[in-house]
Amino acid sequence: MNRAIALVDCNNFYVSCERVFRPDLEGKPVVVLSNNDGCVVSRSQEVKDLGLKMAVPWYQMKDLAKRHGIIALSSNYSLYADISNRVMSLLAQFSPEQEVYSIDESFLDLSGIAVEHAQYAQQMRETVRRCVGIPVCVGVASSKTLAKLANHVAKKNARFSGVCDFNAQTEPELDALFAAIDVGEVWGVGRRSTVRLNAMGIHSVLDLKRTSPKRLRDEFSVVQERIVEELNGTACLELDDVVPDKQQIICSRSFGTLTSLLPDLEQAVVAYASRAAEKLRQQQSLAGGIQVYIRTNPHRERDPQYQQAVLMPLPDPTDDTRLLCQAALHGLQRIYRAGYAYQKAGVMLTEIIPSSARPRTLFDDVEAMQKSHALMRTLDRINRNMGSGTIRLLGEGTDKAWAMRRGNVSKRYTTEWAELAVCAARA
DNA sequence: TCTGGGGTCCTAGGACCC
DNA sequence: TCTGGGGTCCTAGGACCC
Repeated sequence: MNRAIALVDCNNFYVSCERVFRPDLEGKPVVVLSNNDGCVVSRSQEVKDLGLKMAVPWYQMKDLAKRHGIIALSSNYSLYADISNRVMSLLAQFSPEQEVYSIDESFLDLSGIAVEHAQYAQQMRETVRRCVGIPVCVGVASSKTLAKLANHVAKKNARFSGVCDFNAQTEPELDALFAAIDVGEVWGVGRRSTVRLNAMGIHSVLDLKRTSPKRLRDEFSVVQERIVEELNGTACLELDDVVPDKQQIICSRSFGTLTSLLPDLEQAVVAYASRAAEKLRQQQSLAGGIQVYIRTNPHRERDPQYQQAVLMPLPDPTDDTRLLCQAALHGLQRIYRAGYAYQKAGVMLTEIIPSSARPRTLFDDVEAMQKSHALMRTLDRINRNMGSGTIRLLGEGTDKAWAMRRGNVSKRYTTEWAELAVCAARA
């Protein structure tokens, strides 16, 4: 029997999350903005129909928004993460093997499931809609790349009613579909490759499917070679059902207002390093190095530009917020230059290893390590129970002049007691 | 005035070693 | 005057994804 992989993808995920608690937004043009209310990161169908593109800076769209009454919301990631978890656990019931691919997408292996897949996929849609209120589409095919493409077809063509199963179609039928889709829609083919492929005379998905893998490997790399194999139904990419530990953990933000002051940058770096350390402990890992990064605003071309990063190795791999912050601050002092208007800072934890793999040495101060461990565990517990940021290092500061703007953020309906939705269920 | 954040994988090229 | 070759490891940067 043919392999059958489903890709379930939530429609306009962030917008759909907002609509769960604001049914009045249904049918209206809505966008969700990135941090600092910078760019459009999620658009309702009404907005897509207006031709507004993804990732466009919001300030450039304000006129259009006014004309069409577009409602703009700041992003509320704790809400989206929580809803995502609910969607993913519902989907898990439909297959023994699930890969949660992103906040709004999941692969499911349907190979051994002896039911009609299109109908089964409709059940998934109904279940998620009924239990969580999120609309999803499903693509089914014999490889991950094809499943992504099938999902794309399901989303774009109303006649599929939200589900498209390539395995149920004949080769000529598929080729007809593929001939009508731009090669840039294929998973893994980005803007750069699209230009180069077009120059080679490859414009549609069908063109790509019919190109020799060898030729693509020579012109590009193994990545593109695999894509062609996958388009032809040879699965090269396995389903990853265990979530691998992160190899790097990044925390970075643009500031609400530019700053040239070292104390502001120090506060930001302490805050970001603290957050990164928290994520590190969540996956029970240690970091062997921390990189610090600052930059001015590259879009303000006439301003003097500066950007610098430095990697600070840690003598011993650690997950202790204090040590990581200390190293980060030393790094910051090294790269900071006065006289620039900084727009962004960030930290990146690298050389990450599982806590259990920490090398022991003769010089281990066991008592200090136990103390550190206990302190960090307490810190995490309190912040988890009482709300993120309840306990933090003083170095983060209390005024946070640099903090980001979020003009129109919705409540944390599902993760904060004080903001709990009283009645979220719909008739 | 206002342009996101967090990740992965692959390759090329330099350093280094024998 | 003539100045090797091959392997490995590491890093930076590109491309892509959501």
